[in-house]
Amino acid sequence: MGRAPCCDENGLKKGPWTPEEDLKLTNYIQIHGPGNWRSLPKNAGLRRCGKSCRLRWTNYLRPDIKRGRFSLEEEDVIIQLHSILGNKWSAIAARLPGRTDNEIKNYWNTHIRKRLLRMGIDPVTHTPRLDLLDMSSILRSMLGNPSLLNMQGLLGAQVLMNQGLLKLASTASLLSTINNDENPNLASQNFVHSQVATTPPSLDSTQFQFQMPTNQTNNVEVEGFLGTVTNLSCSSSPSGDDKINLVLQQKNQVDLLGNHDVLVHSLYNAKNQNMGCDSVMRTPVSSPNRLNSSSNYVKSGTEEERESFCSDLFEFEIPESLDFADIFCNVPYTPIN
DNA sequence: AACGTCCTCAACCGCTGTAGA
DNA sequence: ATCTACAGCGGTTGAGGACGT
Repeated sequence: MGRAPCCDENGLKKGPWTPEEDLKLTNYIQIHGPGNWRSLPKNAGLRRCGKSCRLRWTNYLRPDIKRGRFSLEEEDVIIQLHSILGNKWSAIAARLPGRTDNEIKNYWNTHIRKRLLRMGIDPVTHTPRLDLLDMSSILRSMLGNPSLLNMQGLLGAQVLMNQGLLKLASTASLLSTINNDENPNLASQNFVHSQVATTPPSLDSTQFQFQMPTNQTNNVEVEGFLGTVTNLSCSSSPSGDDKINLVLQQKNQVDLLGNHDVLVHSLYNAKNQNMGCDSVMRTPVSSPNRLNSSSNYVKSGTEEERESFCSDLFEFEIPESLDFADIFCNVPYTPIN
């Protein structure tokens, strides 16, 4: 006998709940408590299926539900937990008192996901999008100072490394380029070192796993990045709960999105210091509210400001004279040993 | 004011996991 | 071991409000 759909009975109402229905449901649950959803609507005098009643209660009528906009704090937690748990909305909701999985899911899909996309961050992997970032950084590195980046090594590494590391490497190379183009004394290179090196190994070990033979681990030749590669590849892999706890504990120190934001911050500072990356960034500098001075995060007063800044960041121009075929087709592949 | 488009979010749908018979 | 009922989960939908023309 197959399972009968819970809502196919005649006369059962669907759609938005009326205040009267809410009242009936609330009154019934206050007296009898939640549960036994199958029989609840009949006993409560509701022409709804049990599933609809349960959803209405858990997502809307429950007294401990917190309504209203998500705070920045909550938003941070959602992003960090999502980077670990993925679309496990109920698990995320369990760590956000007063918020329902449905609410978090909606907020993710309508706000956070879009913002991450505009920032050039893949909302699934929580890493910079290769299609937006890597090309700009690689090209910039090559155009600005071809000797800076060992392209042959990088292309060789691309075969061996997963995308996440390559993205970080390209980001590092971009910063190195900015740094070396006009002001080699500034500390962006070290900054990248410290930021990557201090990334908690707990965040998501899968993002940093190499697919390379063990004897090649130390030979990713991206200037300013070499030293930290080994650290990441050797990181331990805590259990899921340990990861969550670690991330929450370290929330105010360094987090995954924070790293992206810090990178953005660094790029923004570099821009303000006339470090010669105009073709990479056309970020307007007039807004006094671009960065919160007390935070590493690019979290200015309004969502719009945050989004516009981050979307501007990845605008770049490709010189017409650049011949992609020449660059990418004539580089012989040599495995790194 | 009227219309069209976009955005938000409550609610639904379909599936999975699990307990109990 | 199998079947059934039920709760819960994640994905999707669509009504209605906001906004732009």
